Amino acid sequence: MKRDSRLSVALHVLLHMAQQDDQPVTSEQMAAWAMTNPVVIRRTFAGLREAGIVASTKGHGGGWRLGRATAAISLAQIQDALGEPLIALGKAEESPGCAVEQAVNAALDDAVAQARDLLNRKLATITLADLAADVGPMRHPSTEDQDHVV
Amino acid sequence: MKRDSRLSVALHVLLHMAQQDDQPVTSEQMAAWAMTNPVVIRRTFAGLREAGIVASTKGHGGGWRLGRATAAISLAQIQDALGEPLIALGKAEESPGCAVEQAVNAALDDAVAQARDLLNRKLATITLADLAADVGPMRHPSTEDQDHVV
DNA sequence: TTTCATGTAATTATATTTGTTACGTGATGA
DNA sequence: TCATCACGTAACAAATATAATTACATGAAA
Repeated sequence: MKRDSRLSVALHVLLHMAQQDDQPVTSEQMAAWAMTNPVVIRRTFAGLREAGIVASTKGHGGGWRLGRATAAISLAQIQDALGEPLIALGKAEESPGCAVEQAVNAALDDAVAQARDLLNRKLATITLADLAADVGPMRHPSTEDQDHVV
Repeated sequence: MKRDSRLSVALHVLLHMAQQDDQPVTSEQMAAWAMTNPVVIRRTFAGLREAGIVASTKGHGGGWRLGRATAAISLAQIQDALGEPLIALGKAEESPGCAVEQAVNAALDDAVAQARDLLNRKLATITLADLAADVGPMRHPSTEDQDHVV
């Protein structure tokens, strides 16, 4: 693992979920898709649940399913729900009173804010349905998992 | 410490250097400005030296100075010389053969590339001279350091 | 009431970044 | 010449951040 990869993990799993005919999938299944741990999935998807992007049910036969149609879920919403900056400028939090530092931060903040806005607008135009279409003609294996190489 | 803060550290130090009337400053002095270690400075500035943004001389009376006028040094050049992405998308390098993963990466790469381009263009328009102007009327203490609170 | 699956806290592991120590090289000046 | 200064780097240690794991409580279904 390296950087914060929650967004791509979430997208990956969500797209797989979109193929599941609204059948609930367990965090264990989802973890297999993302090659990670079930707890990591539950943790990552907690934010998505709060945002209504997914819903989860406990107990026997429980699991996770999409909260609304794939066409109504944008990448921007997902990113938001994850609480991820995606564009993170590492500023050196050094001397709060230094005028030089303030000028540096102001300039960088401004430039980064614009880039971040552009990215957000771009992500807002892409839905899960769009991505699903890009994946190409996917089968709908009733419940079986294609062992991760779909 | 947190994220990769080399860019803001470099900018901070470079601006201080711009006030030094082309007098060489030692890495120890620079480290004091950035509240870090001289070796960290020498390491960080190695890339800037290769890019001609700064020059260093060894031996007695040696040190670092700007390689060209502040108006000829853009933030984009500095970022480049540091070899820093600044916008890093943490993609989960999982299953290379997974069509879902490929679709996800393609979509994100495209969006991120545009944001990165915008940021680069923005940074290319800002020079050290611009930032120095933003700092406001700065004194020119012959050789003395203002103990970091300029 | 047994089993399944989520919800979370706590802990451990791993990777990245930064800080430190050590020593070599070149340049200056007494 | 030689002592000193300052860079150039490798090697190592420390701090941080992220992810993985363990453990257990809660709720739902069979």
